[in-house]
Amino acid sequence: MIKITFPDGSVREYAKGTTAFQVAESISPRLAADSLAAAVNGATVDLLRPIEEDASIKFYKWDDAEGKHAFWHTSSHLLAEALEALYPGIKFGIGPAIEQGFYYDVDSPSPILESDLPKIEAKMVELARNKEPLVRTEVSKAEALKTFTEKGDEYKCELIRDLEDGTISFYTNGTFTDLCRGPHIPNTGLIKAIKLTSVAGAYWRGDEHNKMLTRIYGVSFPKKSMLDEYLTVLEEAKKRDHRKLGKELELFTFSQRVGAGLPLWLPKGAELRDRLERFLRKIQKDYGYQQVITPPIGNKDLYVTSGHYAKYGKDSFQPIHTPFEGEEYLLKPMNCPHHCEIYRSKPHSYKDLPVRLAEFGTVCRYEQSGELHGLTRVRAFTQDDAHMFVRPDQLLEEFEKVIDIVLYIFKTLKFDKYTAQISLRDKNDRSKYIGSDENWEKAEQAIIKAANDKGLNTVIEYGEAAFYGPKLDFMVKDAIGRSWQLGTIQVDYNLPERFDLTYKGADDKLHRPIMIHRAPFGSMERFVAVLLEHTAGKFPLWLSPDQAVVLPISEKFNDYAAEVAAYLNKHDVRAQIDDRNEKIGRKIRDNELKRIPYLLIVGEKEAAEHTVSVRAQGEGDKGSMTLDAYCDYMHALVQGEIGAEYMQ
RNA sequence: GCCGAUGUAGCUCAGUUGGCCAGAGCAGCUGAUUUGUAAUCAGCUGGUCGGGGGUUCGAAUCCCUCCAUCGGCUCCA
Repeated sequence: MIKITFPDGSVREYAKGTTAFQVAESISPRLAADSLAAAVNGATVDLLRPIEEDASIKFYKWDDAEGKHAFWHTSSHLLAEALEALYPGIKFGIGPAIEQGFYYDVDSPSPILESDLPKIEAKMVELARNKEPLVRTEVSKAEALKTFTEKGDEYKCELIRDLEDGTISFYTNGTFTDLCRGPHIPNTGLIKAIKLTSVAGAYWRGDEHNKMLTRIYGVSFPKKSMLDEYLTVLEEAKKRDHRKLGKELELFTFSQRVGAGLPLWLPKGAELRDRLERFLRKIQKDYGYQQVITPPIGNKDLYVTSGHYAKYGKDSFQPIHTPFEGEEYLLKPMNCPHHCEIYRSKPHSYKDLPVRLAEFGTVCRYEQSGELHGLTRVRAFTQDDAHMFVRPDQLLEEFEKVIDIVLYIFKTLKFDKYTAQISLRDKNDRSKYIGSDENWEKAEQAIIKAANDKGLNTVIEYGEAAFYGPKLDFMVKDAIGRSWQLGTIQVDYNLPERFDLTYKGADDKLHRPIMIHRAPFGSMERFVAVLLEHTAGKFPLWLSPDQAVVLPISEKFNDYAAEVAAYLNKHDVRAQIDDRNEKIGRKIRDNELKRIPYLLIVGEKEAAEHTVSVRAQGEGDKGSMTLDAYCDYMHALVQGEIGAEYMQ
């Protein structure tokens, strides 16, 4: 007999070799039905794995990440089984569970198109009905290789060669056997709803020099209603797509003639962006930043000096040659080298530091054509950039001040859920990085301490640092739960060295400042995109390009409407008039769809009483107000949203 | 850049296997209507069917090529 300990501390005895599933059944049929995998002594295993000795046990259900993972992983085996049945001779790469579903990479003798997905889905459903168990067999490396060599599956053979003998297992569902370490759900019958979402190319092992395989993505659920819910969320995400909203709200556009990835900001978009810039500029002024302006191009030597050319030269727009002087210029791919030269333009004393140089600097990077995406990935964009030149003893404090700015911005724009990622060096490969070990160590410790001091919820990623220094990136969750990377703060020991930046210390000797790069928004383009998707186009009042539209009931009241609009604009409420010859219902509908925060309806009554009838976006009629009362109301709202200190 | 898909009016989309002058709704313009909280009615304008080349008596439709967009991969200073 063996003793099994449950999460509540209770202990029961079972025969040796009892499976986790049988243990669950002994507790309740319900538990057995809901469980997808189990943790035995902390290791996630199949429910069908026999337990051979005393152990603690915990059951994973759908709501546990481990449960979902086993479910989707099993779904990818089901997908593979269906594919093998439909496409004889197909070869398999890998088929893991991912954050939202699963995929399988395959090398198919005949192409698999998006239009084939329903057929594959139907086959999966058919196979799932057989309730095939996932049967585990442990095999030797030689056996494993033999099996897949006979099958002609070179990708699996390659994977097996990298595995250690004695750790290899197969899983079989129906006619399909896969190299797999598990864990899986007990049988495919638990998979009740399947949706194959897309087919795409993917390099074998993620290396662009390898063959490109076909990747089939899907999601699956234990209940049909969950799939419906998932599809509803997808619909919602589609509605919020910043590319669609940007077009509908006339914020920005692209032109094939101007070029791919080169956004054109329309008047309303420019207004919005300008407001964001003014907001940040004001905060930065409070924190002692100085605005600078640098040109859109720079001599290639500048970037050779900075080291960027060696590393990113081929990802820049290629050098512009001047035929007479024989010089080469680059479209500015980053602002830092320019700011270094500004720092160098005069000698500095330790008393001057920190020097904080800020610029909304437009940079150009030649992103691969396939990478371009709306406003989130473009070839010309404006960084809300700043560089701080600090003494070593100021590094920590300065870093923490930047975190304060970022958090203030998140709070103001209602990004309530965020985490921070600390990116450090790859411990095993230090050749990728510039700078001394000692300096890196100091910078990494400073970032970790600053993040802790500010109580950030952080994860540490090794190998994700920039080549010149470690960094702290902020990830926010938007209103429908998707994660976006926004602000970034980076320590740099490299550029001060390369540009030979110095300051005179109290000891009358020259010292090297440390540089901090930071961009709380990341870039204006990306930030506006994220803000659009976060708010679904319903911007906070202070950012909204139009805060109110005056709607006359009929043309008779156009004059009064114009008077109202003029009054509001004079009192800092941004108002337009909709004096089209349309019925009031029509005007309301059109302006609601444009996400105008307030609609002010004026007719005979309002003109006589000198009032407006206020209708709030998405809320409906709020009754009538005098013009002064409405202005006061708007000012109070706006002040509450951004804090009175940052009102213009 | 790579794999796959797509590109028809300002926008959203129809246009069977190649065959009269390429269609609709919305937007725009003109007129009627003078409107009270999410679409008033009528008429009109608007397209080198992404660009270029080819096949054909004939191409939005078939082929080649370039461009752009979409879903991924790789990349992201």
